[in-house]
Amino acid sequence: MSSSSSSKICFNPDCKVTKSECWRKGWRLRTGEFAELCDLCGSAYEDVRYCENFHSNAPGWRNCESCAKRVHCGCIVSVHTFVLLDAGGIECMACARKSFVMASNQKWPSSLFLPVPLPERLKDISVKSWSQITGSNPVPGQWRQSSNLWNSSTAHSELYPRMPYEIDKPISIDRLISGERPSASSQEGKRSEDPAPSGSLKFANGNIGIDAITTLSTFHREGNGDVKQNSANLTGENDSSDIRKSAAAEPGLNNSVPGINFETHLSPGLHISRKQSTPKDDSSYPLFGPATSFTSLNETKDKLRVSGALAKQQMPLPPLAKQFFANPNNGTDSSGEFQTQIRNGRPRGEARGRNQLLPRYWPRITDQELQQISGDSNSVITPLFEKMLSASDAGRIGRLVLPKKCAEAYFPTISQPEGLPLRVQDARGKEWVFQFRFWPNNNSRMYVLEGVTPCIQSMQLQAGDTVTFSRIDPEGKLVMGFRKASSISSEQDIHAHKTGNDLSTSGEFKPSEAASTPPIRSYKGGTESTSHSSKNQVHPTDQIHTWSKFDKTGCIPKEGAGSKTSPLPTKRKGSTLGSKSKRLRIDNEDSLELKLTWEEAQALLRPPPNHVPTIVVIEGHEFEEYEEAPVLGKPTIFMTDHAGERSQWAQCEDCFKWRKLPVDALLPLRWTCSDNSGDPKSSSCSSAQEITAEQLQNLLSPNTASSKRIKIKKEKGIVDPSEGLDTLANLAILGEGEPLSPSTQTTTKHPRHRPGCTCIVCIQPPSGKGPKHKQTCTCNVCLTVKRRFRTLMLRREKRQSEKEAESARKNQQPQSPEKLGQEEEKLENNESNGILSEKMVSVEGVDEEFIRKKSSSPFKGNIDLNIQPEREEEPSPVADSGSMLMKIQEATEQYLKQQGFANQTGNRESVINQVEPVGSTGVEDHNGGPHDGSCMDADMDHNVTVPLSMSASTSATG
DNA sequence: TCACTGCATGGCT
DNA sequence: AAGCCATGCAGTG
Repeated sequence: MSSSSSSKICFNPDCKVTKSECWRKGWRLRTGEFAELCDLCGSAYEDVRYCENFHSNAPGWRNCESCAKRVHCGCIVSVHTFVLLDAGGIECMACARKSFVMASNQKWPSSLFLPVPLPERLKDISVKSWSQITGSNPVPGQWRQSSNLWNSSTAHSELYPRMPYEIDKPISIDRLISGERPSASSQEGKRSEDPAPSGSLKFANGNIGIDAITTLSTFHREGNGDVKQNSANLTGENDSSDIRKSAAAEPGLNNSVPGINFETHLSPGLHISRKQSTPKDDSSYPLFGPATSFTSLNETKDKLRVSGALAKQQMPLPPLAKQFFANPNNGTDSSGEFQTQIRNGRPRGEARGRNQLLPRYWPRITDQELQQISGDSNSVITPLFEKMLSASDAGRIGRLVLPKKCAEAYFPTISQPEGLPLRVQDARGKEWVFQFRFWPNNNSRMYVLEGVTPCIQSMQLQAGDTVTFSRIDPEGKLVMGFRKASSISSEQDIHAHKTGNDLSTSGEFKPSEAASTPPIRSYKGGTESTSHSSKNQVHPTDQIHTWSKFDKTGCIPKEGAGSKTSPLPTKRKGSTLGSKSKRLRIDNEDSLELKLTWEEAQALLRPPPNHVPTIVVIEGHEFEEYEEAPVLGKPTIFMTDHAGERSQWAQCEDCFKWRKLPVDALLPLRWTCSDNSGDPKSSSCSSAQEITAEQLQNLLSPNTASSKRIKIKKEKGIVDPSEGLDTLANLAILGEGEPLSPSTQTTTKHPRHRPGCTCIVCIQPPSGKGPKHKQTCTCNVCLTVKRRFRTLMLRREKRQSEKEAESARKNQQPQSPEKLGQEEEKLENNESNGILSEKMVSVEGVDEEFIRKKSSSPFKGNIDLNIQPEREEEPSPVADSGSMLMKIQEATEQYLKQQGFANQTGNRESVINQVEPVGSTGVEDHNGGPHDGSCMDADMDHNVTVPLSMSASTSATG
């Protein structure tokens, strides 16, 4: 709740103090952040005195219809404090709470389940646009008050952004709801007696139906557990009748939810979820202003547009409230588990404490996506949740683990582990049927969708990509969309970027684009997809696809750019990219920084300044090795003119003009003309560019693909972490088995390499892939590899022995890892200070088997950036890979021991590491880390790991 | 031997 | 500390 900072300023414009003992979070801004208030203002806000204190003279004050208390209704702060009454007027939260009784008994549309078809009549349910509902209401933002029922009582959850429509931990709900919902698992035995079907449960879960939220209809539970609408719809003063009409027209609704057309309420839900993203400065009602869009739109498509415009901002959307599905067959359809579920409405999850979806499950769907889903219909899309695919999800097993709360909130209730077949429409309008089921798990449940493989493949999804679940109304269909984690070089991304979709969500529901972006993942011929499980077989339904071809394994063959885009095996990638990855705990955002291609990394790396390299000769080529980590520099272009004079060109970050620089200039990442002090005539962005467009074209064409891409990515802010890992891995991999024909390779892998350079770096294919070397290979590369491994091992052993000696000295207390790290640091420093001259130690037998061993190490090819962070002190561009160095060292040691090398090392003291730890020799870090981390599994065809340092490769003189 | 299924485990939130 | 959930793995066909 509070935080300390010296540079804060109270968000309250009437206060704006900069010093506060305690900073408090206020209301949520449209940016998703919270207004930061000084202690005083924050307290006022939390005590619902903010408006009283600061807006007393502002318009919008009204009196509670019940208690006559004066309530402000005219600002973002006040939206928490009142509800609108159907009959007009407002009610303060206290009163509203008193009159509030939870809704209940939501039924699922049978259309979701096989074999019950979607009743036509369902389609007759009118869907009122929010504008219709609220358009005449003079008070803006009326649809969001209901959340105040909970918000105000809980002073805003820290867990979730406090949007007015969101439901904080429903303390009051718990009280209000009769028939508290025990946990699912604990209720297994008494499901059938449970009087409160899913609707109420969901409500109790805090996944308050948008319906309830937006309309704030009040209900009372009748003796039979059903709920009746108790008071007027609060969303508008003249809309409830429409709703009722709709409901009345749908007899199926009457049994359980009299007078409530859930469908009708869903569309507001969508808009609610979008509304939050309204630009901050467009209204005096920042979040929920009169919503020009809202009040002016009468069609659902318009609503979608509205949503989209807001969605573009990529605000994390809060969990949409529990979606209430009208059950058109209620009371008439007695077939299938659906009815059973309805009758036996089992409690869904615990009502308290965990009643909201984790933010990572919040749907983030853009208008484009919504539009794609809705197509030309008047469907109303309600984003439900999303999930980043884990390796397991995207794997061949075909089981998509559903977040429990999501499953319980948005999917039909299931009482048996076998669950239900669930009809889901994909982004292209094709329908799939998954088995929605659960496994008992630790007195809980684990929900899964089974049989998703074909669908996931059809969407060309991988681990790390995100699937979104939405509901399309009035049909009540579940729609499964997707969002690619990355789509490098794809038009999708570019398009997404152009449309401001920073998260590259355009992968969703863009069949045409998908079709037009073959580089991402293209299908190859293969056997037609066949479901693995008869039980959970996916049945693309009739209209449904002839989905492309999958190979038998269910893996989408990758080729061309596709493989480049996703160089890692799905599983591995998933392991590293999954939101919950335990192997690589690195935020996507962080990992983005790693996203460089091999070439890009080459282009970016600069030898550390003021460091003299150690020259290593491999296959007749000299490489510079530096004791310090390389630095990340701005990618530049080297050019040799007709006179043979070399020059370096860089593009200003500000004006994008290209400037000529000395060949040896090292530029910071963000280099601008003003940094070009050495050349007064081009040290200003206003100066003309020295190079013509044509020249520039020539300059760029051969060698700047990476630069261009970098720029694109930079603009987009999107990079593919996997590619970065791959790149880093590739830095360490030299496939020498293949004839390293310089003529067939681009030979300017590094700006410091001359065209035609045949050094081991330049001849390395960017992919790092190449034929394997034989174990007995004695080429220089292999020898070097072996040598390096040998030194790795030696160093490790030396460390170990030193540690042992140290611990023997102080065998009083075991050393903490930090201590050990310090010791290692010391050692490394010593080593780097003096003993790095010994370079050549021959070790035999390190080969691909070693790599395999490494890859099967506990790290499983993933980068755990949390490992020994204290070791990563040097500001290295790839410092994060340091921990992996340790891993590789450990693995090396292990392997060598297994291979009997441990006893052959001898002469340890004389062979001091060429492999330096992070920060000591940036060089080696780049090798060990990523190699071990990301590519071992992915690039098993690399059999030779040449620990050529990154700086060596970047600074090799060729 | 392989694919699939269901459950168990344990890291992590 | 509870429990979610990613993943492993044994059992089965």
